[in-house]
Amino acid sequence: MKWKELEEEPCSMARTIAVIGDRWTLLILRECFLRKRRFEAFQSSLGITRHLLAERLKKLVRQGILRRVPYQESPKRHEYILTQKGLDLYPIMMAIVHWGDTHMVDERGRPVLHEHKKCGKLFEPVMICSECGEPLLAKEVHTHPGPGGWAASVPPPADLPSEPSTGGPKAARSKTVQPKAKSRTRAA
Amino acid sequence: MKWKELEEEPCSMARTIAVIGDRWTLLILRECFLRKRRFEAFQSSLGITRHLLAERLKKLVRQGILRRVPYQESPKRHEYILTQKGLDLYPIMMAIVHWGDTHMVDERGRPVLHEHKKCGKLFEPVMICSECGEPLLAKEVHTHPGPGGWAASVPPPADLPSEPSTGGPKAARSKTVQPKAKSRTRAA
DNA sequence: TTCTTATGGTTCTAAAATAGAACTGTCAAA
DNA sequence: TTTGACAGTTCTATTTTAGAACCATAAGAA
Repeated sequence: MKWKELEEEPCSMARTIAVIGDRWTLLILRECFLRKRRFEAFQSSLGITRHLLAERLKKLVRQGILRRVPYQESPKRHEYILTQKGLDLYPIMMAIVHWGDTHMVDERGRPVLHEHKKCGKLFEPVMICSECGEPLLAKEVHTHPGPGGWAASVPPPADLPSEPSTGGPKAARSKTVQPKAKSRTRAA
Repeated sequence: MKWKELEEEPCSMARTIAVIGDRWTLLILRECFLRKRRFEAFQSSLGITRHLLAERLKKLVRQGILRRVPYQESPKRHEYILTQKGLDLYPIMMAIVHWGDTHMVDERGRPVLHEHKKCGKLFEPVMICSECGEPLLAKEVHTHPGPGGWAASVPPPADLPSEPSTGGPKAARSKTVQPKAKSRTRAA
């Protein structure tokens, strides 16, 4: 399987991975969400080679995730700004950060805390069902083939591994905050 | 920056990317959530080379994302099963699928639909604030340095690009379903 | 017994991607 | 006239990946 084929697979996950599924691209996007916009800024904060950076930026622009906007004329200079399509990657970024916060922190705790301006509190992102508002669990999701074909996307591990305490990290787990939204039916 | 350094950066995103941030790993995980568990199953459905597959599986086991469990003795055979740490990747997977569903589908529509067993409806995943239950928008999130150090994680693009209709795809956007949970304070 | 198949790898070589460093080009300011 | 900032491009060396063949164990068939 080549990367071009990946983009054409009838699977939303494969297609997304074909676009943002490599380390540098993800890190560049992190910088974008950190409001970095310029070539030099990306290069110096990531330590990516200029060659690769140029290539990745081109790809992100081609894909409509970044826009290349002139910010000065004399020597033509551009900056790279997230489009709406790019901003829509935010849940992916937050999900990645949250997993890292849960499973990859050292004793010192998480590197960054997030505050929700709207409610003023430190929070964790929680993924819920758009229809009933309950938190999504893998085992409670069922997949159906959609109009776009072939069925490979993320479905539920129906017979979920029961995790018989096979010596994984024990401290890391279950720090996840339960959502306490105003008044959704209580999560089980 | 080398990949080993990446794992040590005080950034939950970098650390997560160091573990799952490459194309094959993400695709292998997709298969895991599709309940594939065996070497041959991964290999034949992904078309990954056996060499790389073996390496990636080892890494995922080392990281505690998969467990290698014997399922027969005579010729010793094992299967790879998601641990809780692995199952916790579900929101990342769903976020990736959802972005693909929104931005990477062709005319035929999405390849797979998701049904929430609990409420019986086809849904979309929505990411909300654990504290107030409102959907999370990048611009409404503020970051603070946490105890774990240095501040590089996903914060808000404070001065969000206003997306002045610079010829991106127009059909693709805004298919996102608004959450309609029982009775949270209405999203703006 | 010998052959074939199933499974889960390992070992090669060639091709592709990445790292690292140097170089180009434009303009402004010193 | 030189230096510096910025945004790249070009080059070679190293590392990863692709692709195919090979190895090992055991069951079952001929």
